[in-house]
Amino acid sequence: MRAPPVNPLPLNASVVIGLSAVVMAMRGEGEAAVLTVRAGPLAGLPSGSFDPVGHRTFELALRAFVTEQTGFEIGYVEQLYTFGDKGRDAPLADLGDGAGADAPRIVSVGYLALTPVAEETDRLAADWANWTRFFPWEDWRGGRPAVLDEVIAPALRKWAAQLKGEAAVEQALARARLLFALDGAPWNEERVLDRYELLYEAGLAAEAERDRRRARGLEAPEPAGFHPALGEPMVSDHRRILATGLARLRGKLKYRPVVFELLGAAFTLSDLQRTVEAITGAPLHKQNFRRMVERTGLVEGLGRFDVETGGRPAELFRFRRELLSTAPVSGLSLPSMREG
Amino acid sequence: MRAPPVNPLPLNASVVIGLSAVVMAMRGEGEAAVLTVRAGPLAGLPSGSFDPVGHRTFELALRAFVTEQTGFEIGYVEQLYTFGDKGRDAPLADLGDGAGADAPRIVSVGYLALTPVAEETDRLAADWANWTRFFPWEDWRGGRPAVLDEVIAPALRKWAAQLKGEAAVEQALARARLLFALDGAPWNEERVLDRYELLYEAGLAAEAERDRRRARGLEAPEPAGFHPALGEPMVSDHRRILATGLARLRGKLKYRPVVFELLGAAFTLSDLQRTVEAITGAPLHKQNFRRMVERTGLVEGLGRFDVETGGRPAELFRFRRELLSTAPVSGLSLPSMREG
DNA sequence: TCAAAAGTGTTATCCTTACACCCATGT
DNA sequence: ACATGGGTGTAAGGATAACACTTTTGA
Repeated sequence: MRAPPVNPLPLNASVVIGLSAVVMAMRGEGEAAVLTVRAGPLAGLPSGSFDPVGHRTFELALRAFVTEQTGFEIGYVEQLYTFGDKGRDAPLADLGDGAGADAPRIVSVGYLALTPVAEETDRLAADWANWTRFFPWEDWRGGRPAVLDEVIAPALRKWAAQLKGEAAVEQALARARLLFALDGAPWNEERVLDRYELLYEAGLAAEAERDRRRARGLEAPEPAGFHPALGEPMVSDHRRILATGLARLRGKLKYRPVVFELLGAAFTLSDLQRTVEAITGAPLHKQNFRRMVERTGLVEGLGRFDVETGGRPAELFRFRRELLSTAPVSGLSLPSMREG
Repeated sequence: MRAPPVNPLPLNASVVIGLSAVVMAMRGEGEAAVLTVRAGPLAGLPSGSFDPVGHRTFELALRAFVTEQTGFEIGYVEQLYTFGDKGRDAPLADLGDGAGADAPRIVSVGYLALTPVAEETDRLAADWANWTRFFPWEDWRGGRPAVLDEVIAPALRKWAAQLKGEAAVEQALARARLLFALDGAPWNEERVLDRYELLYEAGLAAEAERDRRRARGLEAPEPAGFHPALGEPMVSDHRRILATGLARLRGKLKYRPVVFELLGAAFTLSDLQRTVEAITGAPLHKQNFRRMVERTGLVEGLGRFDVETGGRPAELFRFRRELLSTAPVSGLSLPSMREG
């Protein structure tokens, strides 16, 4: 009795593991930027393929890729998700075209990395890009984005209407309402991936058309033009990985003290608040935010002050990193706001 | 300018993707069981290797493996984590020995599946096993488990003491205290994986010795004997995947209504509470639990009663599944308890 | 009648949200 | 003086955790 009876090994078919990193950092006042590498007309994430002989772990391989391609050393890293579905694995140019029958199957493992402050890089092909370029509808800091009602809602309704079957239409509309906060539904900032996937399914993400053509074996260059309200497309499935990273980060903020990985050794409470706002895309209530930070006990005043603020000098704080190995720590519960 | 400059494809080396499922269901009164397949002396999870040509998605492949090996159709499924580190990928017997230089590199993708009620199966090799067999220290329903202080704490302290370097010793002790709630530290039920990994690192998980021997190219049968306080070992890295699944489920309970995937169409509030307790391994305060469930509005009384309770008949409830597509829903915040 | 399990009422305490207000700096 | 951003006080409302208590069944 020798189970499990694993099915025969597919020795002739090959699998390639693609590793990609969403590297986040703050740039300037309240801008969260992601590290990108230029690939032809589009941006992509730092990435590479795992070498089953040379690489000991995924994480070590990934760190090497990021440093090679961008010149940065990353600190905090966590795995996001492994995508294995056919048709979305649009391979990079170097790997040959996906249409061929003996082309390797590409499995894509995404990672999230956080580093304090986005320094400029000397690599010509590497650059920091505000994530709002890729997901304009995710930024509610200036109130509900107009693109939601002006572009996305009508386009989704049109797509839903042409589906076959009453039930399918209703289900699609319900999904759109829930995810994109239409008809008074509340916004859930964590569902970044679900929103992007709905747009992809509806053919509103520029990558969808490219993948459809490639699946049919047609010539399909990376999309060049795109509707700005629907965000800038990325190489391969990198925008999906970026969406996964942003979603994870937005969720994790609330139960683990990860924001501090994006801040330097000393920061003001406003810096902290701007960072959280840049990630969640939502404005926070200043006074209550400060009280909440105080209650957590995660930060400690340094008695030094930042005079560059334009108003009253702000006290500088530091993250009490020693708590991580001493006590169980949760993140920042976010005081919401009805009015600006 | 054609970046990213992905490093050369390792065409001669091969990668095999192993898919494994942690299938959870309730059995009897307050017992959460995981679906296992017997593999020699040890239990393993239903699993198989992904066929890059034949399988369209990971999830479809996984569902097929579970049905083939156990006869069950699973419903709710979510991906857990992808493990790629060398040395932990102890291959199954069928796949040849891992010591050979040209053996395929095994990457392990874990999944979590939930089904209502664990029916018996007719497959000889498939069986339901209470998860407490594998992680006895995770069950606090009867109070703090004695094994923690009697076996685990001394063993971890002994291991820590022989590490080289004052700092390493202190760090190991701090980790042990935090994870296993020693010296008055609070218990965090979600850190199932971290606890198992610490035990593995300290050589206290039976799988550790097996993997060390295999890494040295030695003969290493699956462990047969083991210390009951340290849990029953599993085939390959399956206990690590099970730990990941339990951790994910314990966390997810609190922010998504997933418990109901483990319950039938009609259940009493006590059934619901026993299910949550069986997963989290912690006793809950009855009255406050009921109030909390009521507040969420996730369930609806059916006006029917269960007379089999042994006391006053309990009202039957159903999960208002329709909420999932109508409104944003969160899970059950768990009212803790100091005293039994 | 009693044990067992279901289910209700009440209260102190803490957290959340919101409001109004004062403080220290540069121009 | 006043604009700008930093920082405090206070109070209503809701959630949490704990207490004691009543109700309905089977043995």
